[in-house]
Amino acid sequence: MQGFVGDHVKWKRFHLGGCVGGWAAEQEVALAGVTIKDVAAAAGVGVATVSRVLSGTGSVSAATRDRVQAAAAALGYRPSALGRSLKTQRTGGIGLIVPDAADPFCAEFIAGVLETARTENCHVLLDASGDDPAVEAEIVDRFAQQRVDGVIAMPVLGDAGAWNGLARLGVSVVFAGRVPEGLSGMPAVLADEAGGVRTAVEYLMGLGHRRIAHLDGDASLGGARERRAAFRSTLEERGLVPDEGLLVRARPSADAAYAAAAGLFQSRPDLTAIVAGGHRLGEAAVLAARELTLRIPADVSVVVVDDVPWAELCDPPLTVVSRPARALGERACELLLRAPARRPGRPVVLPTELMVRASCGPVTASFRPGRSR
Amino acid sequence: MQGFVGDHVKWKRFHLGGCVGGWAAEQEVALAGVTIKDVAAAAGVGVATVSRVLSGTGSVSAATRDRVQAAAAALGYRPSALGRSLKTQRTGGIGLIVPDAADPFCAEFIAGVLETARTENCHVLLDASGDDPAVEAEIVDRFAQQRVDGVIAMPVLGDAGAWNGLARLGVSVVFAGRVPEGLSGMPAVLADEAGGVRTAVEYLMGLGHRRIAHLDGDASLGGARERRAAFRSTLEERGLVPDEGLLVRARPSADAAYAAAAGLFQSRPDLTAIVAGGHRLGEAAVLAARELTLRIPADVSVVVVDDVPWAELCDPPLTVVSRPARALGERACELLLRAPARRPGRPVVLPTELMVRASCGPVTASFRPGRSR
DNA sequence: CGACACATTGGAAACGTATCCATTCGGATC
DNA sequence: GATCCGAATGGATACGTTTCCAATGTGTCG
Repeated sequence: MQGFVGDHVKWKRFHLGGCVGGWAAEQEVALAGVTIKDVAAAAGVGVATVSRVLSGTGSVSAATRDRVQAAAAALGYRPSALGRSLKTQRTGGIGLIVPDAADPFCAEFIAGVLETARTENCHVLLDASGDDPAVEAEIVDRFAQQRVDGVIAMPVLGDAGAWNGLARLGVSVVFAGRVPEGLSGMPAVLADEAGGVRTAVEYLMGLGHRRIAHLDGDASLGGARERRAAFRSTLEERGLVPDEGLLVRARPSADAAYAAAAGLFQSRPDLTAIVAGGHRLGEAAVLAARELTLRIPADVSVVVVDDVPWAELCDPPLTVVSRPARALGERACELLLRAPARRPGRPVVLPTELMVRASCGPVTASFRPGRSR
Repeated sequence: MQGFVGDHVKWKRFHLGGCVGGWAAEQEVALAGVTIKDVAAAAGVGVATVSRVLSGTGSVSAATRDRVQAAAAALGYRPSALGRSLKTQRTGGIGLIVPDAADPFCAEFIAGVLETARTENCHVLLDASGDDPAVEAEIVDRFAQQRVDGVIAMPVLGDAGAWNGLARLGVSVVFAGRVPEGLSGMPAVLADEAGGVRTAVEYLMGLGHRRIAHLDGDASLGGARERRAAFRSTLEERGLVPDEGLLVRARPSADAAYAAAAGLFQSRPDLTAIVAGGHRLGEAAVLAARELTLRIPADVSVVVVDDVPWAELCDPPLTVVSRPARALGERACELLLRAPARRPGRPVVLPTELMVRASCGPVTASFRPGRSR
């Protein structure tokens, strides 16, 4: 690189009208718009050669390689992904759609995707749908225009059209955490919601509970359908008839969750345990119980489906069914990138785990009185 | 659109070797690789006209516009952002760098950025640095290659070079939440850490506390430097001499945080209150206190700088200094997109808020005994 | 010594778009 | 009726890259 500039660089446009004194000493120029042509000119070779050197393909002599690399470094050249992608028809981008980036479950999931994407040399476009199908469709369209190589989504129900369009356009799609009603065939990675609920119910029954409530989301968003079904079948298998008054569904807002939980406790003072689907409903259950001065677990046992980092900070520490959010993200990313072909096989199901802490106890002999007023 | 296909579309490549029977009825074709040229051919106009219609610029007759739009819809045409960006030299992409996407503060921040980006018609590339300068530099480089229009970052200390390189390359940068040591001049949006800590300390002193500990991160990551300074100066202004033994710094891991908190409680049983910087250290303080059977707030008052959704689920509900994570993201995004020019002005500082809950109480007359063993 | 294989290299053509510029055309003004 | 103006339109070019293909040079084998 000694005497390099004088030898090869053609200052066709880096001299920006008159030497501004002093910056000649600055070897690293890095002006905007340094293209492969500039590097080629600087190294005294053709653009094809520069491309070969930088992408490591083809054969180049050692001397040439060095010259090119030196020139690229000196000019601060950064290849434009735009040009490359346009030519190769691959961007290395993966689109990620979540309902809410601030939700702890989603956040952990995102982190998993990012981690795997990094090892696979991909970049991630993130957007949040707010569980609004229209917004989701908008995001899908935007991703399609950006020509992402694939899309990972925790989808909203009901817009099968957009997904099919994406797939037909050649963009592979992987669902995570939940699958829209009509699209069971598509590649997906899910948590074993059913198994988790089953374990939780069996655990509670083992503690002697018989009047167990189930508080979960409405519709089939977020696996609520699976959880509800598993809740019912587990009771039935053990000879209990599900008490419909103990099966409550709440809309996804925080207020609705609290209202549902409080309403449940007040209308059914005889329940001794509750299984809540999702951290939001879990929070609501804990707050409502506290508000009604029900002691956990003395008066009511609580299991939440969805681990959250603060479950052990709660008082008492919450017994939860932990869903592998991070692993979900990792597997979804792997599935997207490694899937040998569009195989319509069964979804990948990741195990959940019952984390026993302190929010469940045996049924107490003493009957607690009904609601005070 | 009636009779449209027969009239104008030239089936030069959509006929894919022999009619596969039946799909001719499917009006929406949407094959991969539908370009502006295909739309032009289908509408019987030139590509320039199609471009004008779709981008809304220039003048086009109503009839032509209709024909073009119909053709685009029929072919399921999605303009390629690659081509457009290459030509216009703008991608509409903004790069977002956070230390950890799963962290609740970061997650809320991300949500803020996404929200504003959506209204500004931008897409967001997200990546996590893990607070590793090398990884961060890698991400910056990747974003630069993707030709993002701007970068928003919660940066790691010590890689001024990468940031300067980015700025010199024409990519504007906005820091959020914290600013690297040597780069105070750059555009940034910060939380008023100092004001928050001051308020917290004054609140505690108003409750009669005098031996107040400060537990925070090491180095200057995440505003710890500002918090520490504010803690000191607030004490001094009120005539107290900061007790160095009560100023503890912990490395960012969860284990280190717990160790630091436990060590503090054990070595200084005389402290009556503690201010923790960041939710992680707040958690650690609560857990350590609980482990050592210190009652909150009877034995020790706790203020955490950093609101977290579960602060009110904790027992007792935590009094915190809430940092406006979401607003931080929104403002950072606005600053990035609306900044009229590279102005080196003062950073934007967003107010924090003391949320009084139940983890602080007056100093009790009874002196609690030293640690039991 | 001729022919052939092989390594090295550069020119040129795409990829899909926006936009400059020239061209055509209808109508209005003088 | 000639001229001019503005609207409408299409061809061509450039954005930055990869890659095919041809051309050159170098070495080996018959």
